Amino acid sequence: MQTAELLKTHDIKPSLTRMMILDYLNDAKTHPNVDEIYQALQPKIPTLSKTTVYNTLHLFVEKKLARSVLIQDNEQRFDLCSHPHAHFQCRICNQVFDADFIPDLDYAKTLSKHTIEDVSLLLMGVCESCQQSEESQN
Amino acid sequence: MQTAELLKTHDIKPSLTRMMILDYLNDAKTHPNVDEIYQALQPKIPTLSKTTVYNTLHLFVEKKLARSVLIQDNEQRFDLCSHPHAHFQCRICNQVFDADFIPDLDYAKTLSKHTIEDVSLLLMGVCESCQQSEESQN
DNA sequence: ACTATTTTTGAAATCATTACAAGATTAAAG
DNA sequence: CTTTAATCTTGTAATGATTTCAAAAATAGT
Repeated sequence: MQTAELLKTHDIKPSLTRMMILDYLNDAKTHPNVDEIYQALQPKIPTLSKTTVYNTLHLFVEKKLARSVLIQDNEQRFDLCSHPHAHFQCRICNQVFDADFIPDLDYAKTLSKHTIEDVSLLLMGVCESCQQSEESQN
Repeated sequence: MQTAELLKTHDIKPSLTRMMILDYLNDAKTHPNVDEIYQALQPKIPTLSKTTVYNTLHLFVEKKLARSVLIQDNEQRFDLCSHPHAHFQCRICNQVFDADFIPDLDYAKTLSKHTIEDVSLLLMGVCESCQQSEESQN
């Protein structure tokens, strides 16, 4: 779907800034944090403010277009609400990758007395490339 | 196991402060944050410093006696590494509960090219008591 | 007791995030 | 086309959790 359309279907007025942030989020595979988004777009939007990036991302989350990714870090990272998936975080390089794995939420619901609406799953360990670096050192 | 013994088996010298923090973590079912631990113990240890609470918790995590709980919040919460379990966080009252559910890690490992060492699962929704409050309002 | 090591402490620094009010832009109405 | 209202964007300042760091206190070893 076009960027503008995608925003409209989520009740968000498609301003230029919002479209560019959405595009960046869509293209970046790195689950960027606020500063990365700001640094990447600031050259193109010289007047961009970090507050705007925060505002926009919070709006996206509120309108369920994006979600914040829970990782071991003291920064918020963001992700588009495309298909449900887990994340993998490397404890060495700290990078975050998508993972094609999703727990059995229906089963979880049968176990809990609370109303489960959403799930967030983080796998942790050593990523492929850090694994190789470690091996080559031995 | 006794508190002191538990610390020793994790290579941690059982100082009084450490034992009290461990005991608190063990008794508290609320997955306390640093400030809660500090407020709870400060009356008993008048000289207690928040830095000590941070130091101690980081030591526990490093020695794999505790782990930080990943939730939607900008505070770190902590949990003893007892049996593996997931957490449930209520989006209304923000409380965190234990959940008896754990994803199939072995299956996840077969899917991933990375080395998975650990997993963190957060379920989100509305807890039992907030659910009832909502219903009684309608 | 004396010395070295470890633990604890408090103050200051850091840094991501939020609050807020004013400026800029866009849309709507006349 | 101009005016007015609503929305979007911006910069500064405040907040608040966490970290840094060096000194003080406690503990262990000789």
